[in-house]
Amino acid sequence: MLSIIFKIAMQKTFKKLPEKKQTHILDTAVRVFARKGYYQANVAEICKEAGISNGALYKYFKNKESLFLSCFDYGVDLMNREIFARYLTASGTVFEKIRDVLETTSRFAKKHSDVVALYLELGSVSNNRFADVLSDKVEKSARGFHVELIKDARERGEIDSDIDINIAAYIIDNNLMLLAFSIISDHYNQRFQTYFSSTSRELDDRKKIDVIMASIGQLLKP
Amino acid sequence: MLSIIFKIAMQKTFKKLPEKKQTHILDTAVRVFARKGYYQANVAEICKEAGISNGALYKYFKNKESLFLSCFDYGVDLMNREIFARYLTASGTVFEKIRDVLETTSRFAKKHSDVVALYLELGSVSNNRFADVLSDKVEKSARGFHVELIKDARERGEIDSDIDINIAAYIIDNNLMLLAFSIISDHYNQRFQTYFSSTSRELDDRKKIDVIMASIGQLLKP
Amino acid sequence: MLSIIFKIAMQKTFKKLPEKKQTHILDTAVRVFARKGYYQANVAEICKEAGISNGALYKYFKNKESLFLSCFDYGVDLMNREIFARYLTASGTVFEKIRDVLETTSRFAKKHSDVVALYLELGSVSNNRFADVLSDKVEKSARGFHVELIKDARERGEIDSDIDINIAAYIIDNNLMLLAFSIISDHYNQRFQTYFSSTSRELDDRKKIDVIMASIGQLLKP
Amino acid sequence: MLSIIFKIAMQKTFKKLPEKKQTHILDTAVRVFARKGYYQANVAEICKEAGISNGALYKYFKNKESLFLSCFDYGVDLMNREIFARYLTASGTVFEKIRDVLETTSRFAKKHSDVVALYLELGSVSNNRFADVLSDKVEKSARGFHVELIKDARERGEIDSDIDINIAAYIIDNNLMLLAFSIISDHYNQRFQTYFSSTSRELDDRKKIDVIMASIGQLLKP
DNA sequence: AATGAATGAGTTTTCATTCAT
DNA sequence: AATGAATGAAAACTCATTCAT
Repeated sequence: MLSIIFKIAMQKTFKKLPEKKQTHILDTAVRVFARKGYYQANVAEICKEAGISNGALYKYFKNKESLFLSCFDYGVDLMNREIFARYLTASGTVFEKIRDVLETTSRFAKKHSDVVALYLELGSVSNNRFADVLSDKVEKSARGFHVELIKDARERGEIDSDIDINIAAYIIDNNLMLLAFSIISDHYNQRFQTYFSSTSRELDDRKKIDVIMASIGQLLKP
Repeated sequence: MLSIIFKIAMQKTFKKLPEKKQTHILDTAVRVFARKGYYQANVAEICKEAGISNGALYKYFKNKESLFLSCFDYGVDLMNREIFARYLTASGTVFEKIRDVLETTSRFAKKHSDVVALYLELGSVSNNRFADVLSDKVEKSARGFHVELIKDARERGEIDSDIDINIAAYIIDNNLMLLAFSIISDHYNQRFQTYFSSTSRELDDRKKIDVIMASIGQLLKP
Repeated sequence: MLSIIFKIAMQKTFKKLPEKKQTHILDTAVRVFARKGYYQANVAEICKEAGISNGALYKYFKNKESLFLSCFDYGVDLMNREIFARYLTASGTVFEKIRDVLETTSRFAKKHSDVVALYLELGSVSNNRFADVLSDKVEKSARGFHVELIKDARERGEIDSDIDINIAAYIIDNNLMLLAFSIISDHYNQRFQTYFSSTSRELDDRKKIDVIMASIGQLLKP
Repeated sequence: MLSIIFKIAMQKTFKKLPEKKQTHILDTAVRVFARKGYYQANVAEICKEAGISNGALYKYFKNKESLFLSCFDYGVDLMNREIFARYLTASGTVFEKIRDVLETTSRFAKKHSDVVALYLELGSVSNNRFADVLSDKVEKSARGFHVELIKDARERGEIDSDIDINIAAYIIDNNLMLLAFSIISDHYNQRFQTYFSSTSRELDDRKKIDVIMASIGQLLKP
């Protein structure tokens, strides 16, 4: 189901398109925005790659900003569907579930690096203007999932019963986020390497997850 | 002492300027880059705000990129001087020291929001080209300080002796970074609020630090 | 038919324009390039004189260089059509034919002084970068015509049968070229005057051609 | 002895400099002008290469144009000294003398390619403004030498007595000029190759001279 | 509904020349 | 006399958006 922002940002004409064409256009736009950043992304390039005319795009979206908002919204829906859905299906202890979600995140960040890049882009000060509309939606959704997980685990006695649920949720989310960032951004990857690749060998995603699990374990273990 | 990048990125003519003028130009540039992001920042605007001619800027720096590198480097030096210097002077237990550094970070992020914004900017995918030159420098320096702190605390038995030093250092740095981000970026602030402001009241910096200390305490306590 | 370079240098959008508009734009550009030389010619000025926007020009041609290449190519096609076509239609002895071509060249250089100026421009060392693409095309075409003429004349016994065909062709071309240059370039005109205007009276084109014919006659006569 | 233009174009301050410094500055400027053409040549670059300050140059010469005029004049004096001086010393038949001058020209064009490039530059339409002052001087001087040679040869019966002296002189000069051009300009070299290098092998300077001598022989032989 | 050509303000960078020291 | 920093007007090129067809 499409969210409110999404509905506002795009024009009726867009919603009338065959869903396949809608998805194709959004995928393309997400890709270009991710690769170049909001300001460097070129509307004409998006149109060309999407196989539509410049004029058409401006029938579908009010302007570049609307298109970006729609892309973002589209990406967040995807993230929710692909990552947090694991919380509902994953089985085992809380640690096994977290590892599962981390692995899913890692796969997602590889497959949909563009979506993650968009999310990363949102944090920059020059995009403060977007935060008001977008951040809340993303974070509330994620928080809900984490909190549920922790509560459940605490009831089952898998984790320290003194732990503050919000803190635990926040820490898990931080790790999820920084893992995803480290997969798509050279800077966040470098940062990871600086702390953990003692030799010159590159830390692969598996190792990153091990490190994260160790730190979460340290935190939550009873 | 100015770092290597700094020396390379700026021209001799710049280094010959009175230090006050140098600082003024860099401050201005940092501010504009922070406000607009690298690509959106306008060289002419920087010149105007700094009170120098366009031509002059290009005598001081090879091009926009060099100016940016210099700004970044300038900012990192400032951060190191103002934040990490606290590690050397702060006294008390490891927890008191960390709180001190967090408070310093908070003050720094308010006073030099532009510098932090620049650092945040560095993480975005569209700035991957800068990561190679810049990330290493920043992170290695920070890591050094954290590691020293942890080692010292472990020797004194203030923290769990089983703890992995790198993990501890990484977690402290994450918290420092996200605290600073939450002060300058609407998105990262929102994210903090989502997790911790149960009511509609805004979480102030003091509360943010309390939360962070709680999570670090949980992690390190013996 | 448009030549290869021409096709490469201009964009599809240009070729779709009404032929009249194409010609108008190229004529204008040729004129400005001729007047100012490649580097001194101003893209904005060309646009203004041609009555199109700056943006439009960059839709038609990749950049200034492409525009120049197209202009050059356009000029060469014109030269071939207007000058060398005479070889095919002109009748009489070889000398009559050559005089005819010289006269045509003279008229062409007056009417299309810009095209000749472009050709002259090509020789300068600062335009060496263009020589590789352009020179071959122009010269091969001209040489073909000259050689055909000489061969034909030799068969008919109009000229010395010992004469080297390439030398004869080269000399004819030199004279054609220097005649054209002398019409558009103050320097090459002055040069002509220095050698032939005994009095202070200016040598007119007719006299220049007489002089050239005398020297060619001396060379080819059996 | 310095010519009139030279004296006008340069300031008194320049003439007071040690001759070695004067020569050094002019050599440098000639080199840069030759490499880049008048408009692309960069005054600051000339100063840097010459080891003088920007300010100094503007004490020595009124402006860029004055500097160029002085360079040109300096170059022509060099050409006269090095090339036409051979007419006075060379011995043998007229053909031997001409070959000697061609060889000298070839060597000169290699050693002082910059001077020749300047001369070539003078012909372009965009430099018409210079022709008035400069062309006359160069051509008159050269013509004098050629005419003397022909007259002498005619008296000795080495060449056809019917030949027009001016035509002969002009043709010799054309060949000299085009040989020099073909050595420094890709376009004029290509032109030579088109006519004479039947195979893909490049025509070397020796061969070029042979070709020229053949054509001159054809023309002058009794 | 869809197209895609056209716009023109805005961007980075260069450079001849001046002038305070 | 000499320096070299400073100027600021160009210049090439880009791009979000519009609009006639």
